[in-house]
Amino acid sequence: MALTAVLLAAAGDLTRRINDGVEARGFEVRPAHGFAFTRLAPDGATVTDLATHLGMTKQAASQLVDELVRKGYAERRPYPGDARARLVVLTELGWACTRAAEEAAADAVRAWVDVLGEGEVRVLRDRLARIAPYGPIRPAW
Amino acid sequence: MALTAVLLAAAGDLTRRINDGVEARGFEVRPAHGFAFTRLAPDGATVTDLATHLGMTKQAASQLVDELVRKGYAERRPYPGDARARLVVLTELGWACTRAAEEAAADAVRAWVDVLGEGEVRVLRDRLARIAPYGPIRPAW
DNA sequence: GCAAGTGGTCAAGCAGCTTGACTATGTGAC
DNA sequence: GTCACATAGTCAAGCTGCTTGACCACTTGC
Repeated sequence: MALTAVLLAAAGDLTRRINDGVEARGFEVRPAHGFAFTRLAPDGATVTDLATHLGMTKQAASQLVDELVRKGYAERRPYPGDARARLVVLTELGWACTRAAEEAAADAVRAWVDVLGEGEVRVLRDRLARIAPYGPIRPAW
Repeated sequence: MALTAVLLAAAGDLTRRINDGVEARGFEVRPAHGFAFTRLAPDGATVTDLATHLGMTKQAASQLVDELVRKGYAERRPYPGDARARLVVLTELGWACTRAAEEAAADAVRAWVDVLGEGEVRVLRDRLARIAPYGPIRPAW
């Protein structure tokens, strides 16, 4: 199996595992939401920030925020110092979902550690970090 | 940056590079088509095979085949021994597109070799192969 | 203080997928 | 044989998540 094939297979499997794990913990989200959460998590973000991060139009990002708000994961707040903008921040439920995603991701990594051992996994992480782009993480196909 | 994040970033980047490379060589395809091509490449496949491989309904797979046929990448042939089924095979243009994708993938791997060195890349491939699932490669989010 | 730029939303359209219904062909029990 | 059932594929309608285009509110720079 070629390098590119195993990389895509591993990434696809990881995405599925995380998504399944989050759903199993009782949250209704799509994988694309996960990428949004990683941007919202620290201190919130504007819709335009989110759109750039996800590589989509700001209209699409706005719709995605609508959905997150409707499901109770995020809320819109006024942006201090700019009355045009709004700061989208995670709610407590949103944070809970983020933690669930981190747990699911940790489960997946644990499965790899069982196969490769901790040292190998650390080496894997290091190698991947050196070939991965610096930019935003976004859905790619 | 976490292991999961760099893996997803690397996979996303790879997908984009391959797709860009294929388009730069004059083919009009979407990443999802690439996964179809990998299934059609050896000896062709039925629509149902393709649907299973891509993790979608056979109706969707049939529509995808329609598009590939319309663009000249594939064609439907009778399936020997079963008049219900049809064998979808790549045309010469489809094979050319497959070769273009392989070239683009090779370019991406070459970039990694420049950073990590050939030995490290081989090790990376080996580690990933041990954690990647055996099943079909398919779009995952 | 006005023109241009930016943040955000509304509206309409489209692409790619879904579910449901259907035809044609193959399979197996009797 | 034949008749019920399973399977390959398509047609049709609908939904979802994205797009483009238009617009308003606010900010910025001259």
